[in-house]
Amino acid sequence: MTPKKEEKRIRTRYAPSPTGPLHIGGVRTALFNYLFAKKNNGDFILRIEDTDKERSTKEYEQQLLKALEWFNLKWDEGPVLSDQKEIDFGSHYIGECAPYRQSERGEVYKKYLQKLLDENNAYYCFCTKEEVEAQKQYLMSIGESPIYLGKCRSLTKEQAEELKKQGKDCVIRFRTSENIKIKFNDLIRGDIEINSATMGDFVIAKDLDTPLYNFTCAVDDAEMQISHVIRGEDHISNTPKQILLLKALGFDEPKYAHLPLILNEQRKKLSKRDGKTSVDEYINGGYLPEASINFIALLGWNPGDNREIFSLEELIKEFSLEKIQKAGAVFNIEKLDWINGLYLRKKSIKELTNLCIPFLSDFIEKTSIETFKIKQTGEEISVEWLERIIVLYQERLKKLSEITEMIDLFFVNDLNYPKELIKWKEMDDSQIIQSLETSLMVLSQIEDFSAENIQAQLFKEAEKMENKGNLLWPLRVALTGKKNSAPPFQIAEVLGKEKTIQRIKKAIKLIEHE
RNA sequence: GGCCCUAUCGUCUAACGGUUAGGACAUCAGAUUUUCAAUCUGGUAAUCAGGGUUCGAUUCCCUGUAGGGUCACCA
Repeated sequence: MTPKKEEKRIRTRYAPSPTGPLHIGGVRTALFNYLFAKKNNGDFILRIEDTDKERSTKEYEQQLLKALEWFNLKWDEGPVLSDQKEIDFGSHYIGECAPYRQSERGEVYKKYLQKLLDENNAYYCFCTKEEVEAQKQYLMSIGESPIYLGKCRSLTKEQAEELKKQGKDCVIRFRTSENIKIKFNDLIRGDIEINSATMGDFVIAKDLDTPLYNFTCAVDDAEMQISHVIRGEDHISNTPKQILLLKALGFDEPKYAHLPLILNEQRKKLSKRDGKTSVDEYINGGYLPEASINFIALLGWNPGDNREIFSLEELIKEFSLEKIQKAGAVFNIEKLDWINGLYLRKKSIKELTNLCIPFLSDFIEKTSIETFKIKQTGEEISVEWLERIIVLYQERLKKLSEITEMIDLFFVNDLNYPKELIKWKEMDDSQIIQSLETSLMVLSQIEDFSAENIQAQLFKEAEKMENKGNLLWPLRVALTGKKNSAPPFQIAEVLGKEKTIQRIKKAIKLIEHE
């Protein structure tokens, strides 16, 4: 029996730093890592890169994990999200490479940092920030790569110890070999080659207890046995540094895939401060997670044919790195609105109603599992009644948040609308009053107050007129106070006979008193 | 400025040397409708420029141009 050589297990990671609200670019990076891992029966790891203690917060971390959860991107390893949807900030993790917060991995980094120092691959540098900055400015001014020139690289260990004893500030730099070519094969872009001369000796830690990004990232990718590093294009320039670090530490390098950036309207990299694209906007704005995921997947990836609508499962099935775009993609919300509307229309009315309820909190409050109270009128209403309203607006909805102003008319005592709105085309006041009186007469006589019957009865009258709108438009406005709405018959049915008549009378008064 | 990456309709993209350069969103027009939406039909709209290679370039190569990224004791 010859042991089959096992393919290396696919392991991807999303490694955000909790220093701001999660934005769309981060979600896409997470999504592609997730899809690639799942497609290959691999593991998707979530690692929190919170080495910057000043800028990282627990709040952002919590927000981040909750957002991933909302998008249904489940990680196989990483911090635990308990049933209460609260993050466990103790030392509870799933996975064998715990801890998954860099702030808790100090010992690991210290060990490797010491190794680099011992083997002379890293050294203490006592240059001041100002010195280094001035040097860079000078190099740039003469058209060269702004790098650290290596003033302290030949300091002996004894000299370094002596300076440290004197209390001089220092950092730890990696000793980059001069003038070597660092090559790597990017799964999306092909071969990329960078000369070490353009990098210089970069800082890897402030001190043994305070390692910095490139170092921690390289160490963790190795320690956590990440097979594929899939991240934004803005990390291309970090890649050769991390490769050098990995080599010096004796690790194999993972495969790299650098995603094109998601751009804002100005064609610039989406920034964490760009509030319009933060994930909160999605949740609060009434976008569905599955619609958002569908949309985000299409930003820089396509299935190779004309299909555009995909569930997460379908995306896993179809996903491949080869179909990823090389150029950046402008984030354009109109298409998301379209996709979201599509998903909204596919929802069952029960689901849709549940999704809408949070957006109606100004008007109604829950009184039991199945009932609500209208705040303004004090009336008790049932979920079924809400469903009857919402179904009228299902195909008009692009985002859940729009429901609020579409159906407020059902929850208020008085409608506020300008008199002019009632006027249909060339009608004058007396014609409007006549129109409304006709509606009033017809509706008062109706016993069976169903939309079908209301429509049938009203149409009998409407057809006598030169234009149905002469009857129906003033009625619509009287009932809704809006120029756009569901058909007035349906509105009347849900409103009920009494309120319907009341509203028509009010409209007549409005015209008369002007 | 150095280094790196990129370049097809307004936007997201398809066409792995040969197509009337396809689709979707948006937009415009029409149908339907009392309005809006939804739906259906149709239209406008793109290969950054210049050189090569080739019988033939959106596609390969070079140069230019434009855009982006990065050059932190941030990640």
